[in-house]
This record gives sequence, C-alpha cells and structure tokens, in this order.
Amino acid sequence: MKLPKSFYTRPDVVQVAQELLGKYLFTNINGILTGGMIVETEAYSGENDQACHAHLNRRTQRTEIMYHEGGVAYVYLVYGIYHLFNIITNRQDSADAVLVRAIEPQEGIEEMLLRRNMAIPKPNLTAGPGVMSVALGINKKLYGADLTGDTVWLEDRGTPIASADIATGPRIGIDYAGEDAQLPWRFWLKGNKWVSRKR
DNA sequence: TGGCTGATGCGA
DNA sequence: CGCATCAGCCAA
Repeated sequence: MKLPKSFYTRPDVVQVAQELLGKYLFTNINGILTGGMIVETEAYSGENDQACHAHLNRRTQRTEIMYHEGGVAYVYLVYGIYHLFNIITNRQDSADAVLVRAIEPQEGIEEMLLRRNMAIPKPNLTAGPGVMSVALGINKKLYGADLTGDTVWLEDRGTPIASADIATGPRIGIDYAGEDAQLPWRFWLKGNKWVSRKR
C-alpha cells in the first residue's frame, strides 16, 4: 500500500524517521522500476536544528521546498557529485525532513547494478545516500516530486519493525552543527547488512 | 584495515 | 570556501 499524504504531514519528524524503517522506496524512471526496503534514515528538524539546511529559517531556491507541506521530495547536490534524497514532513512552513541513507535492494536489481557499474550485488550497491540515489536514478529532476505520485513513492508492505530492532546514533557528516551534532537522530535496522555504517 | 585525498557543483 | 559523499590509493 502506498503511504498516504497523512503519513508525512505528522508533526514529529523524529518519529516519522523511525517509522520509515521497513517501508519501501521505489522509483519509476522512464518505465524502469527500482527500489527496496529502507534500512537507514536521519531526521532533520527545521529551523531549530543546526544541521538542517533550513536552520534559522534559511530560505533559498534550494531550501524552498522544505517549507512545503509534507509528502514531497527534497533532492540536492552535495560535494558537486551526489544527489541526496530527502522526504519533507510536517505542515506547510515547517521545514522538517528525513534523509534516506540506505535501502535493501528488492526491485530492479539488474538496473541498479548497471547504474552503479557493478557486476554483482554487494552491500555498497545502495548503502549510503549518494550511491543509493545513483542506484535508484534519483537526480534533481525529482526535486519537489509528489511522493504519492508515480515517479517516486513509498509503500508499506507490512514488514513489522519492533522498536527493539532499531538502533540510534548521531547523524553522519554534520560536525559543524555544534551541540546538535550529538542528537541521536540517525536510525537504522540492527544487524542489517545494507546499512551504510556499523556505528 | 584504515586513513588520506581527489573529484566536483553550488550555496553562502 | 566548505559541504548531510565515495572510491581508490597507499602504508602497514
């Protein structure tokens, strides 16, 4: 079942980030279906989060979509190379987002291997936000895409995730965020080999 | 096995 | 100028 808009418009981005574990992320790029189960996420909490692009209500052409009502995609380029895929949550004018960092491949594995220039599936096929986007064909064309649409969307396939299966830790690559760098807002499935880092 | 570094676009 | 990254290199 495709996740409805009401899943994304809820106010607690940390809770949504945890609940996204075990959900499925799919893209249909030029008729080619790829996707898999989300195994790693990070929560970014709007204007009050020093790690968030919308910290202090920063509003630019890039961050504008973060202020949209939940249920759309925020895609941006980092290090001049990788497109990172984020899910916008909460109500309009709140700039909360969840970064999806890794999936366990499920659909279209052959196509993902082609896009990644790999011969056989290994965990680094989709472990890490940059390479995951390569595998799924995600780029800035998906900036602002409706997550209840037919190009990029999420599904609940009934995979049960107990809170005991979820590990937490500080978010990766945000040392500049002061005390917020220590917030335990990275979530991953314990023991899952498709997660980007053990700790 | 682990640390360093180059590649590279763009927001501030 | 430095970044919500990754892979390839080299030393051990």
